[in-house]
Amino acid sequence: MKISAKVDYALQAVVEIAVATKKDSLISTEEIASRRDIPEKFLEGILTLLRKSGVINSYRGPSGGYELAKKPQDIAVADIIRIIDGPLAAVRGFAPEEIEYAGPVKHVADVWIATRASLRNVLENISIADILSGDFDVSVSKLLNEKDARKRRKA
Amino acid sequence: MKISAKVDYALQAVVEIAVATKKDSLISTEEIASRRDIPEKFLEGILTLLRKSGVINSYRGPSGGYELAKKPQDIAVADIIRIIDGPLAAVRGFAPEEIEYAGPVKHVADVWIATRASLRNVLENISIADILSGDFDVSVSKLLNEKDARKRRKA
DNA sequence: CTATTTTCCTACTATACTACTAGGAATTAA
DNA sequence: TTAATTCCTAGTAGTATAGTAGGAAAATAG
Repeated sequence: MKISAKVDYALQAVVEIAVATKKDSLISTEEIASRRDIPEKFLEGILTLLRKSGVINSYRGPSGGYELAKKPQDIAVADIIRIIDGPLAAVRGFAPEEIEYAGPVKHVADVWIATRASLRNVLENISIADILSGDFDVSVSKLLNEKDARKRRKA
Repeated sequence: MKISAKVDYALQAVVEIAVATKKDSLISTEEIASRRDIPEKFLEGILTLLRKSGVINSYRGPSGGYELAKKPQDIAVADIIRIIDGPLAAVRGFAPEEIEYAGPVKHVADVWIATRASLRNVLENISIADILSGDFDVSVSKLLNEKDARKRRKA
């Protein structure tokens, strides 16, 4: 269950682009890369994916750069993850319901279904606007306020 | 956010072992492998990890095999994932709170914290006993009964 | 005591993925 | 025309995933 560097970078990049767009300006790859300490050429590839999926628009030439193609409240974290990394939760590369669990292990399917549902509830419910404001949906705030939410679990 | 073959196999194996233990008998690697269609030698490595972590006991020789070392209700899915794959949610290999998100991206940290909290809520709350009975905690049942929980999301 | 069945242990392999890097072509603005 | 930008193709090193192979150690049944 790892969150890749690519997804983390993508999310940070989209937030930086959102900030620029709010000021009616464009932001370049180099600017994002240096602000967020992301390898520039690596970031380039990420921005290409976001553009091809219609999350951002791009303009070339001097004073070119990127802007958001949608309203910040209409871009969910889940969207970005799916664009960059594919499905939110895949078991051995398959969707949970595609695997056959026969006999006593039948309900193992439910474990992965519930896992996916839970990820959806969080990630579909956080938008770029929420990240900008820090003002999250109640369901998300509840998670953040849980005891030890910000602590690593003992092995 | 992929669930590895290893974790999926491990969970299935533990369930099969739980079934055997309930009948006061041992089950061999070969038996599990053939029942659940898991490569035998690959499964061997998985069972070694589970044994070293104290989830199962092993006995050698003819009529040897594995049994659960704990009660099924005391083994959570989260435990198995941590044994096999490491932390439930790691961002670029780090725990969410270890990464510095400065300036406007500050709240990106909260996204990953909430993601981890949400995974914990599901995976700490499903035990092997629950998988055997199919009778899950209310919080988990709620997730399973959500609309489209068993359907893939459109890209 | 021997044959057999099992776990246990070390090592190896092929493939894919992750996280990058390099070089230059196309576009646009000053 | 120059410089700044995105766009496009093609790499590469390292790590992780999903296995395989071969045999040693232990236990049981005969």
